[in-house]
Amino acid sequence: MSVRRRDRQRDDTRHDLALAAFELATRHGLGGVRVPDIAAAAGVSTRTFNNYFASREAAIVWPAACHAIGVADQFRGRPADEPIGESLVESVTALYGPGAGQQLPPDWLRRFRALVAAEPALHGEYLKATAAAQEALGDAIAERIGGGQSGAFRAHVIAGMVAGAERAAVMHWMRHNDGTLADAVRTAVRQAVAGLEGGTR
Amino acid sequence: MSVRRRDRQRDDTRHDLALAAFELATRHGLGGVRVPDIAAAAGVSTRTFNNYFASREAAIVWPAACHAIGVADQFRGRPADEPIGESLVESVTALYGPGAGQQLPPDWLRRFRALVAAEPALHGEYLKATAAAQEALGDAIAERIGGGQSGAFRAHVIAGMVAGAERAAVMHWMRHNDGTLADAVRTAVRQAVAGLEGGTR
DNA sequence: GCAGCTCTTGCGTAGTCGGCAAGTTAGGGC
DNA sequence: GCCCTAACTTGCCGACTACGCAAGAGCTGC
Repeated sequence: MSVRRRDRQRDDTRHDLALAAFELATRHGLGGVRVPDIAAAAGVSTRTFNNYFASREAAIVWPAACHAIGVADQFRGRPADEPIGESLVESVTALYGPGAGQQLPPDWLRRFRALVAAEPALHGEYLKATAAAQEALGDAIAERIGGGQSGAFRAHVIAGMVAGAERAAVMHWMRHNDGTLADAVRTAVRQAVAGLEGGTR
Repeated sequence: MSVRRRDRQRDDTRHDLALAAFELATRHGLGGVRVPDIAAAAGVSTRTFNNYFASREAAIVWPAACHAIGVADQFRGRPADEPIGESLVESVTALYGPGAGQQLPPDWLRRFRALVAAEPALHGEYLKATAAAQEALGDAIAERIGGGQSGAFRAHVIAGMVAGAERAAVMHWMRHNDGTLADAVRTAVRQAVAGLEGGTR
């Protein structure tokens, strides 16, 4: 417990900065927020902000990046004998269900999506976050199916398919707000994994 | 001929800037290149550079963005009665074959990939380019399969799967340089479309 | 309590982005 | 052929950002 105290404070600071950046951006638009504003809202100096994040965009997206990385963990937590497609569907949709964002404000996910949709300057950072998550998921799948380098290749392609389908679902949902996001994602991922049911090799 | 002259000069300038940015970045690393260097190499002022591109990164990635958008065009050029999976495989791999980069230097694609792999600061811009291409491909697929809004949803999910698989193949190829990039991409896209052969609905 | 961290902060610098207003050039109407 | 208009380029300028550096503050472990 002793070693962690410092780390926890560090994480708290990062968390505060990220949330402050997000709140300010939703309120005033990304262009209406300056780094000093964010730093002040989190109670640190601008220099400290830059110690944690390279840009406003990175700060805003950071919680989403952490969130997205969770897919791989979810997948590793599924039973190993479950069909891989089902594992993937459940792993992805778990992040869109209630209670997925633990220490984040309620309704954060929805507001975050809206912000990203409204601010093209966030797209790049957001895509980087999802790409990292896809990479992690690919590794997790590779662990499950094995098969050396060619297995890893297959695994990462599957991860790419799933991530791509998820992205498409989110984009579609952001445009036409019909139904819940979780349902759209579930449908999309089901469609993506339809071709590999049964044959993991 | 009259209306276009101006536009052509404009395009030439943009092209020169993009290529200069790319060459300088490969030579000195992204961090070793300043905007004035690029502008000077293209024979314009720094202010003009900023009229064309919002950042060095955007300039470097711009040819790749144009290139990637071509997938949708390729797809539209395929016979309408061809199985959709086959159309997709051919559309994507066509961009990796010889002669794909018309007015770009030979070996550009390979060097571009290497640069992006080496410079994380380019990832965001690059992903934005591929996302735009994915969007365009989704629209093209939607035109083919029809089916109103739910058809469009399916179409964009398919585009996401294909784009994700392609991305995974490129990443894999960048790490372990085995075989040709075109082959890796072909294999990956084949895998992605395996589940939807025959059933476009 | 003390020695050694790490984190924070202020300062200074180099560089980027974009508005604005002049100067320049191409294209079209007559 | 001539001029007018619109588009493009450019220099100047200010606001902002990113980051190196060094001093200071607060934990942590002994």
